Amino acid sequence: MFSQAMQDYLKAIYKLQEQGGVVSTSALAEAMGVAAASATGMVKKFASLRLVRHHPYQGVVLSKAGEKMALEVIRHHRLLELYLAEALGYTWDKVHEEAERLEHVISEEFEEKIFEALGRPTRDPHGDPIPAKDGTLVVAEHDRLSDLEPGAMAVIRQVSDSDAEMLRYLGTRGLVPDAAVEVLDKAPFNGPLTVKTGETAHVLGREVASHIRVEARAADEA
Amino acid sequence: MFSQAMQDYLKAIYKLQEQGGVVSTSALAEAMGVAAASATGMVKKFASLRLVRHHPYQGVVLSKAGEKMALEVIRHHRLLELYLAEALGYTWDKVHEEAERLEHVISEEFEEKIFEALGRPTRDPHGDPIPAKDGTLVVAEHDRLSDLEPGAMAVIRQVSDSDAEMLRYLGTRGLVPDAAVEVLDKAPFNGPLTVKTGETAHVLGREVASHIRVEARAADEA
DNA sequence: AGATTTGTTTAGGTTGACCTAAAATATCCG
DNA sequence: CGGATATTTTAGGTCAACCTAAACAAATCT
Repeated sequence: MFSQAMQDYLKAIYKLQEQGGVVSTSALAEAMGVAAASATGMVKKFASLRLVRHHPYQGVVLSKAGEKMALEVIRHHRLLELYLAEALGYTWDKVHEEAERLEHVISEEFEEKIFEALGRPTRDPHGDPIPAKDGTLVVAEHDRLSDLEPGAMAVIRQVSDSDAEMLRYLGTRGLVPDAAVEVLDKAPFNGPLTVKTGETAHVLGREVASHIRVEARAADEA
Repeated sequence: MFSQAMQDYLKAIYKLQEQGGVVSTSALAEAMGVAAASATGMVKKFASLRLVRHHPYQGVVLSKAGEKMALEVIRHHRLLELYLAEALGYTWDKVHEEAERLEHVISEEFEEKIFEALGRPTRDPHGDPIPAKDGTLVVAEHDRLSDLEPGAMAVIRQVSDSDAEMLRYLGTRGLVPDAAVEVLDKAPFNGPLTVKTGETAHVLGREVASHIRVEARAADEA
C-alpha cells in the first residue's frame, strides 16, 4: 500500500537513473515538479524503507526492492498505453496521460487481463520494453533514439491517421521534435532530427508496420 | 477537480437518498465508514459549494449540481463494471471492487470509448440503469428488488460459471442473500428470497440470457 | 586557500481528510 | 412539560505531502 505520490517518485528516480546515471535530490525535485525540500523528505522516507540508498551530494540509488516497485508501475503504465491504443482506439497523444492516472489504481488482476488480451507483449507502442511481472527488464542495445549512430534510422510504428498528433505525442515523451534536440545533445552526435513519412521497416530490432519515419542526422548535414 | 473522497461522499449521499429518502449525517458517516464528525465536515463543505442543501437534524439533500456529479461517478462505475465483465472477462465478484477504484480516475474520453465499445448500453449487468452523460437517469418501475410485489420474480443475468461467486457478489450489492432480508424488510413485503437456477427470461423490463433466478416470496410462504 | 556558487537539509507552516472527546441541540416519551 | 436519549456539531489533534525561508555543506574558481 504505497501512496500514489510514492509510486511517482520511484518511477521518477528510475527514469532519471536510466538516463542520467546519478540522481540528485534536486534533479528529482525538478522531475517531480516539487520543491527540493519535498524531495529530500521523500528520499529520507525511502531510505528508511530501504527502497533507496542515499549518499548526500552523491545521489540516490534504487535498491533491488525499490527498483522492483518502480518497474511494477512502469509495467502498468506501458501495458495500459498499449491497451488503450490497441483495444480502445486511443490516439497516441492521449494514451500517456490516461495511463499516468490509471497505473496507480489497477489491480494485479487487471494487469494480467490486459496482458493476456494483448498477447503477452514485451514492448510498448514506442518500442520501449515492458518489464515482466517479476521485475525483469531487458534493455536491448540501441533501444533509445539517443543511442543511435549518426545517420541511423529509427522507424516509429504508426499511431493514428494524424501524423501531427503522433509527433505531438512523441514530443511529450522527450523524443521529437523540440525535445529531441535536448536529448540528442547528450548523445554521441549533435543535431536535429528530421521527421517525415516513410514506409514499413525493421525498427529497433523488431518489424513493424509503419508510415512514419524518424531520421537521425549528424549536425553538419542539417 | 474534486477529490476522490468528495466523489465517494456524493455517491454515498445519492445512494442513501435513493433508498432511504432522508440522509442524516450519521447515516452518511456510517455508509462511508468514518466518524460522524468527519461527515459533518464534509457536509458543511458541500453546503458551501452548493452541492447539497443542509437542514440540521433533517438531513442533506443533493442539489441539482450535486446530483449531477454523483451521477457522473455512478455512470463511470456502471460502465466500468460492464466493461470489465464483457471486455475483459471479469467474474462479477471482482468487478465492483475494481470499478470502485477506476471510477475516480478515468477521463471523459475513456468513458466515451468504453460506452461505444459496449454499444451504448443503458443498464449495467445487474439491471441497474446507467445514467446518461447529461446526468439523466431513468428509473423504471420495479427496478429494484425491494419494489417487487410479493411473488414477483426477478431474474438476474448470468455472471460466471460459479453461482456461488455471483451470489457473493450480489451480497456485496446489498441484494442477496443475507443483505436481501435487510433490504426487503423495508419493502412492501417481508421475507427471505429463495435463490435457485432458472432459465432465460424477461427481467426488470429487459430480456436477458440467464440461468440464475431470484424469487421473491411473501413471508408466510417462506 | 578562501570566497562564491550550488546543492542539500532543517525548521516551521499549510491543507485536506481523518480522529476522539466534549458540548450543544433536537426529538421522544412518560 | 421536562428530562432521558439520540444526534449533531465544535474543539483540538494527527498524518502525509506539500510549501518557503534560512542554515548548512560541498564543489568550484581564482
